Amino acid sequence: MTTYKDVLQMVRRDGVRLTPQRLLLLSIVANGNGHMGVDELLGKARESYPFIDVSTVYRTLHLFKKLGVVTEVAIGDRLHYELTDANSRHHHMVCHLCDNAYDLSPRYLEEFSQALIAQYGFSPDLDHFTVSGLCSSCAQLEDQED
Amino acid sequence: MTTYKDVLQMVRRDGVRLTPQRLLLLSIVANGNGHMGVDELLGKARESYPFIDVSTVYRTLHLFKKLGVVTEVAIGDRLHYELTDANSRHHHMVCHLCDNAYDLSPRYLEEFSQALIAQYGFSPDLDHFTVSGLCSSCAQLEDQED
DNA sequence: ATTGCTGTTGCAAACGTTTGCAGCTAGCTA
DNA sequence: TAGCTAGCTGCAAACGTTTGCAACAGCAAT
Repeated sequence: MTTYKDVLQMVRRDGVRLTPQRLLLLSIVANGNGHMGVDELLGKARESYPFIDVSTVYRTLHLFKKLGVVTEVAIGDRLHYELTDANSRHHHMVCHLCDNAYDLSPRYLEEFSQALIAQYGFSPDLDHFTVSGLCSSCAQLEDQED
Repeated sequence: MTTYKDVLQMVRRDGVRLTPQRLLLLSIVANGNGHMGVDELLGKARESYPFIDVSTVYRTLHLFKKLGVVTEVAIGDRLHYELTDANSRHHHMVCHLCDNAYDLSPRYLEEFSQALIAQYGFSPDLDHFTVSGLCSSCAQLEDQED
């Protein structure tokens, strides 16, 4: 588990400043369970500090992403964010019907990734890897309708 | 190769109408080589019919996609479209540096796809599958800089 | 504590995309 | 051929996201 202090150190690199807005957003992402959308983040942030702007939220999330503090997850056609968990790295499967995101162990991507490198010299960026498809619950519901 | 007539039949299903705008866009996608962005499509369309609106282009592309006439490719953070080629189905690898899209044979996805179904009951939607990463040319350029 | 430099903020305007709506038209029906 | 109706279009306004800019503030040096 990444500690709060670790994260603060990550943020402070290269002259990046620890502003109240960034600390606030960081605590919201850290305390929320699972990935959160931008409007959700903005809403929660405004409970503590009503003057915060949407653009600040977007800029902060992009910064956190670049620093590796948060991970981006594409849900539907919108991006969500969650705290990066260094010890249990995983990817996501997002159902295009119910928009639920399921964790996917990196194990299943190893072979695929190696094949691409060997065959095409193309190194997939697995940090931002998401598979969309149909989850088992939605598949069952679809079956029942027929 | 899908013939022009086949496509017209595909479009005509379910009371969907063949309007001049749709025929125009279809011919542009069919004659352009490779995937095209929305602004590119709009520009070319306006050469023949200057009154066409952006929203018509978007709506038409979404329709064509639903009908299986075109395939969506995510390039950078924008969507591109190409004629669906039923006989040589393939996916894409997009380089996040040069934004080039490379064809990826479905062969490499088979095993990965099977594993997801077996393990999680999750059926990946491979029709819209794109891997982002670093292509070999950009990797070489990066090496030279160090 | 004060200063100064540089990174950051909120605002407003712009971007690309989507949507509601009134008028238009493709294509069926007679 | 003319008329009908459901589907389509262009317009304009809205959405979510990004960007330029002037004012502000973190933080290192004094």
